[in-house]
Amino acid sequence: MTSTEKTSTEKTSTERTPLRPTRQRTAVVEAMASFDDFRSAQDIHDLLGRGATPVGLATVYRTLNALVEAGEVDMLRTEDGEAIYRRCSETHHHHLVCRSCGATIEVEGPAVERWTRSIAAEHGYADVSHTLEIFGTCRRCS
Amino acid sequence: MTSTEKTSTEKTSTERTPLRPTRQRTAVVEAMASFDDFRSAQDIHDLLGRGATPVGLATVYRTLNALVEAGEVDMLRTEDGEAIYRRCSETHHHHLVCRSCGATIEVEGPAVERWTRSIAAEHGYADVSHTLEIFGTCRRCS
DNA sequence: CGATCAATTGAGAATCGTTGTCAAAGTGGT
DNA sequence: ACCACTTTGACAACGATTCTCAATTGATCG
Ligand SMILES: [Zn+2]
Ligand SMILES: [Zn+2]
Ligand SMILES: [Zn+2]
Ligand SMILES: [Zn+2]
Repeated sequence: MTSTEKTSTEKTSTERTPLRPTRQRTAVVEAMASFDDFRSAQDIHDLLGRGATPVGLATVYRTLNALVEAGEVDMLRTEDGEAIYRRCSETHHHHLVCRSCGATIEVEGPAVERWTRSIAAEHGYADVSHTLEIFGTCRRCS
Repeated sequence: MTSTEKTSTEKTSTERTPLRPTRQRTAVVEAMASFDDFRSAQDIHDLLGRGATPVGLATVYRTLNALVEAGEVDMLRTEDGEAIYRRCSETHHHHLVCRSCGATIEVEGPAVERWTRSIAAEHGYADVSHTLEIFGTCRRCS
């Protein structure tokens, strides 16, 4: 605690996680790059288990959460509350997900973004965020 | 309401779900009518526990699920995956929820409805549904 | 009413996704 | 090599939800 300050040019308010590129973290990142749909932490753990670099389940969760925090991965919840993850573009977007095969398309809707902000403002709600997902059956699954 | 449309082709009265109006079921329904924000099953169970008609936790869950199924109650998930419930109007709508006190306002957005449908159609996704919630800090909590 | 029988209830056990614990191993800087 | 700090992972702990199943309730019919 005494000399946690490194050089003078350091963090101000938000304590940034160093996030060292360890073997298991890169393994998770690579795993995330190897598929295109949303998958559970368990799934990803299994995927790694079969590969050449097994990673402990707890570490998978930790890394996934860090990636979500960093905005490199999107997380959403299935109807029954399970968290599922997907590597996504860093800009704000939403998802069109096939209810059957999981095929996912990123979508953007400036009008919706505008609408949510105005609705919130209209009712005096500040610090606004939102969640929006679209589900359907993709062409191949129909 | 979120989720899928239900087929209206039902049998007359022989099979199907009887759904008897028991003491505990009406207790849950009344409890749901007594507040205006989203609450967890546990909260509702506690609420009933303090009242004159305690209802078992399992029954609270069962009844809540039935009500959600019937479209009389909306369920959504907190960031950490917990299910929370609220008695809502039966027409399709979304929610503006205070992240701090839970104060909820039902909102409608025909434009958004149209947009989700067109996006889905554009990509060949059929049988479309969607989820959309807006979170913020209400005036009193700011 | 009183029997009958399926629906319902609830206490506790069982599930299961997720997070916490903590000793051991790894990393970077000196 | 030495040290201080991360990171890891096996496993325990947790919490929300569901399951089990014996006991209770409620509707129906004679
Ligand atoms: Zn995404
Ligand atoms: Zn958006
Ligand atoms: Zn609602
Ligand atoms: Zn809608």
